[in-house]
Amino acid sequence: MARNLLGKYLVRTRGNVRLIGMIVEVEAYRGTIDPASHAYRGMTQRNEVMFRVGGHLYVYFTYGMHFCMNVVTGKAGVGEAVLIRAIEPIEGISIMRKNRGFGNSLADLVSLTNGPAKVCQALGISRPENGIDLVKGPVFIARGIRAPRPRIVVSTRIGIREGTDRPWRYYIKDNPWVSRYKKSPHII
DNA sequence: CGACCGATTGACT
DNA sequence: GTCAATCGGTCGG
Repeated sequence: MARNLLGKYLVRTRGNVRLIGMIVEVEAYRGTIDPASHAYRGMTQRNEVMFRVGGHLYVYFTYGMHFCMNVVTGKAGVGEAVLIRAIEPIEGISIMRKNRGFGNSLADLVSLTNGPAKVCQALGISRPENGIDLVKGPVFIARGIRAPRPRIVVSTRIGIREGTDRPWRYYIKDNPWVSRYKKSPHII
């Protein structure tokens, strides 16, 4: 599911505004079998959305100041989700820039959305969006048209202490918005 | 309760 | 490369 989300459009609507980014980097988090997952120790008030049936949006608050968003992918009660780590801006770039507190310089286009908390800030996603139904909106996934068969790179995940051996990070090769590169990726 | 710390970022050496 | 910011979730006593 993580791999399949690469190249898809992440769409966020708010009133008449539509913001779109192509998903270029993701990580899979696999419930109670994955020590790096918020769901590892079972359901709590915080991670409850992760345990819902696939198709919901799990948004969490971290480091006292950031939000990150996940697409819930498992059956009800399982606790699996895919973290959206980076998107390539497609539509609504000036609004994303404003949401990120940027000026109008084009130089910052990459840093607009090359990280999971940056994606949430650019798309205006925080607490109220936790638990959103991705079929109903106002956040949803659409088929991309920009990268028909993106070359996918696999690596280990970023910013975690446990589960670092598991190759569950996926990104589109050479895409400028990928958040960061690691030593031994594997191309599939 | 109190202590610890994080699926990060931005500023700085 | 290092490190502080900042605060809610989680866990031990």
